[in-house]
Amino acid sequence: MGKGEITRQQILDHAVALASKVGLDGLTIGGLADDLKMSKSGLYAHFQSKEALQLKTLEEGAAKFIETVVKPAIKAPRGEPRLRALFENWCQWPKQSSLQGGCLFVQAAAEFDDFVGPVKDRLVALQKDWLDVLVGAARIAVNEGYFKTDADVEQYAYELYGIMLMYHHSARLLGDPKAEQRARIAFEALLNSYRPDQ
Amino acid sequence: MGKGEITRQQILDHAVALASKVGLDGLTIGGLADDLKMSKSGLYAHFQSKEALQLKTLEEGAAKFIETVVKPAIKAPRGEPRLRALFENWCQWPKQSSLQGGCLFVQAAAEFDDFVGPVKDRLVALQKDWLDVLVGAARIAVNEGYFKTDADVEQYAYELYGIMLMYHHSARLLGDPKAEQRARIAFEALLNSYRPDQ
DNA sequence: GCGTTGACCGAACGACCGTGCTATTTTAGA
DNA sequence: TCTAAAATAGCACGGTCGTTCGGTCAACGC
Repeated sequence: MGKGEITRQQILDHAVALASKVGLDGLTIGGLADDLKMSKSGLYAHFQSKEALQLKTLEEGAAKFIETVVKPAIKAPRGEPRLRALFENWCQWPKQSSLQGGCLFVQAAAEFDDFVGPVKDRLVALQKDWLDVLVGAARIAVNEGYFKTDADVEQYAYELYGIMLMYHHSARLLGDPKAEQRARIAFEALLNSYRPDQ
Repeated sequence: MGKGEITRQQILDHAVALASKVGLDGLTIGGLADDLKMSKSGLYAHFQSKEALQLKTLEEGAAKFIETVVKPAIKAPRGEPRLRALFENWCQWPKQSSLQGGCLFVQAAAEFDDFVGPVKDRLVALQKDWLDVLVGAARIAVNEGYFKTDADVEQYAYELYGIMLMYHHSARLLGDPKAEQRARIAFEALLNSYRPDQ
């Protein structure tokens, strides 16, 4: 791996962290360069446009997310244990050191919902992929008997996502120390409501 | 009311609509002035800074929200009917003509969670006020027997807010046509989980 | 009806943005 | 070690931002 690849990786690492604070659109080449003690043009040369930087940053964030949230959860047993692992890893995700600013995707989601362009398209695709993972895990829970047979697995993913959005909202904007605890309570209630009767 | 007050009101009306698209921070004096066929400086003269414009816009949005969501719901009977009215009005709120861009507060929440300053402070205060309204309505539902006596009313508000955040996220970013329907299903499930046993 | 006040505009400012161009330094292979 | 290539820096551009200032025009009380 040449030197270019290394610095390029350092840039993207920091870009993910910075974008989780200020958003993908709030990312500025100059600010990023200052943080990394590089020149604007030196950094810029690694990407050919800001849009490319945004896309690569998004991709880098998605890779990190899969690595820390999705992949470890797949090792958990199918069904409810895996649902719990997904939830737990998801809760921990915004806390990791490289994301002091909360979740990059939540941040980006609000910024881009009125944009058009490849960055939004990619963001939407990633969000749908993630929802599909949640849906798939819930479907397994149905097949394994943890959820009732007529459970609406997409509704499950929807409600779970809502809990995580409120967790983020409550913890980061409102600074509520109980945010995570409340998310856990909500998750338990969600599981309960999808279990077989009796 | 002098002429100044009238145009000032027109500015704020449009500012709320625009900010619901691009965010409070994404608001630009020039863009606002263009839309209203005014000069930048002419518009600027009504406020003494962009921060003041943001604060007034936030206040205007809050006033509209109270007028269209909170006040009509108070007329509904205490307890579950009022909870339903609050939910229903809340669902309709981002659709009204002056808010083509979705909910101003959801938009602003993501932008300002890492900022410091009076705009964020006011935004947080408004959000807490709104949560308090939801908590109060839930407490009434407890007292009127719609909810079980040991119901955690703050948890109720938390989970309800999560549903609305996901509604917004799903409808605006992902463009899911089922977003509102799913929000309704989630709300019914939420009500059910708080009802007295049997 | 006139004069004062307030509303509004045009132009310009400094700062920062993304983006190119050219030069310089650093890397890596023979 | 020498050299070709890659990586980085310096500088300048056009554009947009918030903000300021001086001037113009219409509104409104006497």
